[in-house]
Amino acid sequence: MKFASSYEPQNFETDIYAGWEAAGKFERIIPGSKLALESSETKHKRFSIVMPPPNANGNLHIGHGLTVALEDSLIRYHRLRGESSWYIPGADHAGFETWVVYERALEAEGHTRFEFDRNELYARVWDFVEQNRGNMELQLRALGASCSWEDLTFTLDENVVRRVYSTFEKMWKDGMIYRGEKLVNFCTKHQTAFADIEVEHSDDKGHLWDIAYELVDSGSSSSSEDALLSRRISNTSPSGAPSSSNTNHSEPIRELVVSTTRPETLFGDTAIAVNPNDERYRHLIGKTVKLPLTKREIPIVADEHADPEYGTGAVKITPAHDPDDFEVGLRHDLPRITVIGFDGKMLSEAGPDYEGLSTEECREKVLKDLKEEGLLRGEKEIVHSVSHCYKCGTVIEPLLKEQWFIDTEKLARVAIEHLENDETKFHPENKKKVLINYLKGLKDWNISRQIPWGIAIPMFKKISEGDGPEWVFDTRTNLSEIEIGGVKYRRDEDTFDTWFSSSHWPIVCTNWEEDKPSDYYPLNVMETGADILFAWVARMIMMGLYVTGEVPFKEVYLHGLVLDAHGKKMSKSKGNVINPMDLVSKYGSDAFRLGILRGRSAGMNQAFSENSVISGQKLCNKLWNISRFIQGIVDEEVSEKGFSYANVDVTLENEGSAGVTGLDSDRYGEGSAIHSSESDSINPEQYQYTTNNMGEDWICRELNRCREMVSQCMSEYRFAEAVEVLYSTIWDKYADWFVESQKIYKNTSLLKATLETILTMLHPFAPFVTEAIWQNLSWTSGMIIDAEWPSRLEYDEISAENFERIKMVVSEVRATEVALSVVARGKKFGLLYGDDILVDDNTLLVKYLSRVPSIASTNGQPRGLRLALAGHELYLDVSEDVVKKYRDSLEEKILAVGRELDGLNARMMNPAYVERAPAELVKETREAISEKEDLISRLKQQLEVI
RNA sequence: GGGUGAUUAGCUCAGUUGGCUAGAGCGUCUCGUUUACACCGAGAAGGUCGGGGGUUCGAGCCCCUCAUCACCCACCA
Repeated sequence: MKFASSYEPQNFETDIYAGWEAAGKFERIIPGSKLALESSETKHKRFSIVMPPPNANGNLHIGHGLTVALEDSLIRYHRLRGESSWYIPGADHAGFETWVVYERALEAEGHTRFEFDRNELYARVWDFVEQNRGNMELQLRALGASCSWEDLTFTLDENVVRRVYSTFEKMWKDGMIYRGEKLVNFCTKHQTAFADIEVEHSDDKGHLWDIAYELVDSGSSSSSEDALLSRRISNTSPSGAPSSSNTNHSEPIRELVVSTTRPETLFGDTAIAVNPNDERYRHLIGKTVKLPLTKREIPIVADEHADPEYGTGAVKITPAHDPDDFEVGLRHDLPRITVIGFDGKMLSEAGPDYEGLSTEECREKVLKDLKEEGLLRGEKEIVHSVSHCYKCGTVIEPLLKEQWFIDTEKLARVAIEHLENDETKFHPENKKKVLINYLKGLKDWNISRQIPWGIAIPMFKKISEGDGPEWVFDTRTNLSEIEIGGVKYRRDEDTFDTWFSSSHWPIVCTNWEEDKPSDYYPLNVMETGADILFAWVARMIMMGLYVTGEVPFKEVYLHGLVLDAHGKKMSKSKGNVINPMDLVSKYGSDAFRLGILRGRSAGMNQAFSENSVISGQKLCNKLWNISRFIQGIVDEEVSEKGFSYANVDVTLENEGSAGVTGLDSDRYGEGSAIHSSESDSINPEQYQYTTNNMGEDWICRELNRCREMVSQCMSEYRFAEAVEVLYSTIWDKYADWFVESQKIYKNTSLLKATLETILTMLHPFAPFVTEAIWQNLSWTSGMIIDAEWPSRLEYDEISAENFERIKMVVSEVRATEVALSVVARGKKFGLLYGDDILVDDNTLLVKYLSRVPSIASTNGQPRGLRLALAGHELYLDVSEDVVKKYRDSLEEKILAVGRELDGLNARMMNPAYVERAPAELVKETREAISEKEDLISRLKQQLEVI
């Protein structure tokens, strides 16, 4: 194969992925097969991770792109490390989401859900999902997700349902499930209840109305004092502060004014509450008032819920339509009168004038009628938090409904215990605290949903006479009615909250069973969005512990939201949504992955722009061209020497200097053994290399450092930093210095070894380009996906350090040349060296890298411009008039060095520093001072000469 | 009301036991087609690390405080 002059991802990605998949490279390695061949050290190591299942019939969004970039990098990294790695993909039936989409389609056809029964609807949605399924799986492939497709789990798969039923049954038997009539968050548009966590709150404008409730005259207590008091109460300002005047009216008004934002619910009022410590009202406790617009009488009760500071301090209690009032109702044993139906319309309890009106219409009418009767006493605009359906924005109506609840007390307590015991590590760490805090205040969990698309709740209610419990558990949910011992039962029509089934995800994906626990459970890592910490992570932990007794994962990595380039949330309405697939087809999958990982840290919502993807694209192209160049050298050598690369005798390249030989026998042995028969042709000897010059030792050291840093970063889940290190190593070190220097010294064995090293290290992040190159190189075989993570490269430390010094020399020469070219109109100057062994020994290299036209010894007669380098005697062969023009820059340079020197001196002048700072640091400071002083004095000399 | 995070170069972000001249990508400017790459190379400019105080020989980093922004939870008659 031949390398084109640039990398075109479109030409490779599809075929490469198909190649991996066909070769079974993503499959979990079953202990006893491939792993059995591994050394004992890696034999028992495994790495498992599950994919948060994307919506089966949807498309991937930018968040999925990030998810795959993170998870696939992890899995590929661990696969390269020889661990038995298993990336388990999934697909979500996405109960509510899909249902909303389906119902919309149904409505577009002119139908409604009410035309069909539950079973019919379920079947119809199933078909709908099947028809639309597949996109996201193709998209995951395009992103390079190396997941084990044969293990894909759909959230409605038989084993998932079986597990969910088994947990439900266990909880039912353990008394942790109960049926209760409570206020649930109900969306009247979608006709379903939601858990608290699914409800969105927003600060909305609203009104606070003051409404007068007539006090019922109880005769004996109607003293003048009472009359006076109630008079005063009615005159309180909206803020609740009693007005000081108007106390001498002859006609006392006997009423109690309450403040409310929802006048339409007054038909459901069953009490008025006042604070027991509120002296204004204390004497009224136990009396009754008349509900306006109706004749019904309700009591005045004392309850802490009433805040004397808010409104008038008296609050109407509507237990059937307000969560707080519900609680008050419980405390005072108040009746619950439901006046709003599940369709959001007023019921007959509201009276004939109001029945059938929407809540908004009813509110208007009630206000109008109250006004007419003179009972409306105040209106104030306020901003208050209102619950909305997170899908359609409809105001959530708290409605009484019988639902299945999970008593979360024990689940949360156990979860907290294990979390505090540090059994799961969090990235970022603080999320653990946040989670514990959440669990401590967790309320019982409503798991009933009135959506046909989901797992049917396996509970049947008695509908015939006979002995038997009111509710029985039974898994025959395909039947609407069952008969047990002659008693008929009818299935509850509701389905489970999807989070109830998803909380079993690590258990079901790893095929964990009571009698046969999975080797891959608990998962090594759970990677998901920080936004579903409570909804999903918390529930997986509780359920994992409840079912298996073990935490479901050892570590949690939470990613934040991907924001647009300006740090704003992406949304369709803003039109700033970025489609990951657009970027993949434009720049390539690797570029997208590198781009989205860049500058991203755990748990943070961070901006993302096309620019970072472009920079990823450039890295891929750079790597491609590095490889192209190296392949060129290898080809050249083969044609020159006339024998094939496989027979190269590397000792030929060892030309005298004290080189170091690095051979890692199992580096290419075991790894290639998995490759298939092709690997038989590999002769491990050919990968021996010898370092023959400083640059070669140096790159070995830098690659070792890079490898260690990347390993460290991966073990700490610092993906962005790993990418950063690789980026700078490949570009700034490997390409800019090592490859450049190899244009003079062609060490093919080392070029091959080091190229393979960088390709392998980058492979987890940029799987396609590294594989494309690997398969395009003449000497590699098999696939890089199952190469081995590089091991240490041998090198000579002193030699490597010397190259670092040569780099500094070259950089200074280059910078000075550029600065001079400004005053000398683009002229280039030769380099002269005095007493400088390092440069003397490497004239060819220095000349080449610094691009000077010539390099020569001063022969003891220095001339031209001395370079500002401590420890080196180097000059640029510049005529005096040019040096004079350069004078300003020289003075600037002296000043700059002088400032540095001042700083260092100030430090040494501080006796406490010398005394308390580490000796080594102090020594370094001293050396730096003498170096700088030396430099300054020599630069000054030069200035004097001018 | 409770909690969490953020504030570093024009933009987006790194900066992990406190240590030498605070980094990167993109952008800007100068120069350059040197045989892998113009998706390139060489170089440069640009930061009193949100304000104030403290601890320390030494603070972007630790402590206190204030400010601004974002998010989460609870409440809101």
